[in-house]
Amino acid sequence: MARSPVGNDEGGLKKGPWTPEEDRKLINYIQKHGHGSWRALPRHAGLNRCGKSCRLRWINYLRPDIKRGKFSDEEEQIIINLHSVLGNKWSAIATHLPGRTDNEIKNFWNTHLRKKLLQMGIDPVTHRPRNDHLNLLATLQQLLAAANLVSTNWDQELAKIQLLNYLMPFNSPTPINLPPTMEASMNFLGLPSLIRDNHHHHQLPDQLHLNYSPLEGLVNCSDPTPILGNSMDMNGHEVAIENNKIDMRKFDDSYNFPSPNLLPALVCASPTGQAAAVNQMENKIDPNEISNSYSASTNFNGCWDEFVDDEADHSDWIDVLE
DNA sequence: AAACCTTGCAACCGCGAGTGC
DNA sequence: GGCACTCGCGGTTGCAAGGTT
Repeated sequence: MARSPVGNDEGGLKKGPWTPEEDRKLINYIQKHGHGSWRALPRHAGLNRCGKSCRLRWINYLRPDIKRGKFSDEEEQIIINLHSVLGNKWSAIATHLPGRTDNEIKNFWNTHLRKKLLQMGIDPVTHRPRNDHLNLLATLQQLLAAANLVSTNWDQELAKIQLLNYLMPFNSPTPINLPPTMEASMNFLGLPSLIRDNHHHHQLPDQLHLNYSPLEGLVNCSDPTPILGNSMDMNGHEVAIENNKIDMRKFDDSYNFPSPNLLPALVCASPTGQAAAVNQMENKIDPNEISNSYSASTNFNGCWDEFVDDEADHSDWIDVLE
């Protein structure tokens, strides 16, 4: 899997994939003399390549300490964590992963991790829950997945009300009111209550502990500041965050639930919530896929279909989704 | 089974930083 | 300070392989 030979450039230097013979020459030369000046290396090594190409080949492929093969879960987590702090500083990230090259990490990010985060409803640039139409879909899945998470007697109509309420702000003149406080809302949804300790902290229930920070969803999506200690909540209040505990003292009745900010973090809590209705183009939405994943992973089959069938009432936002 | 589409990734390109004269 | 040169980084390309229609 490589570029096809492009032929010689105007300087007569070869481009394209390296042959085994070229690799052998490069390895032999560097093992004997070190790379020294990359510019001078190809001439000394008998290679009809530019120094840049030699350097790239050595660093990304021929170096003896290169670790090939799939990235482990641990490596994956390290990359995600470092990327949230460093951004696209691939070489800096690579220094924390012995044997991995910046190019390899960059490719892995672009082909796997980026998509994975998108599917989780997380913006791969800011590492925060996405707050756009696409994220809405992830949120829809979360509502369903969250329901599945706790549902022994989950009421389908209630689920649909929640679903509708989340969607309605797009165009509904009469949104359904939700319980005013987050805690009450969780009760309303049948989710386990937050555990309050004697310091007025609330601990997220075990069911909602995630691989990805569950606290991400409780802060302002528009604030790009990484979460390091205190952060702002959705209403602009400072929220103290410490060891997965949230200081709830500043939460007030203006909190609504479900919130577009909270829900994305729930995606990965569900073992079935990973299937996303998001394709590679990021902006195309396939309602059939949504329907299928709902049917497969939730206990309210047909919810979407029923919803779509009732198009007369919801045509505007169905258009938005489609 | 052929055509088309998607995915994975090696390699290229352009640019900026660093260095020496 | 200005210039030339080298190196390293990040973004992008383009093709083979695999998957889907």
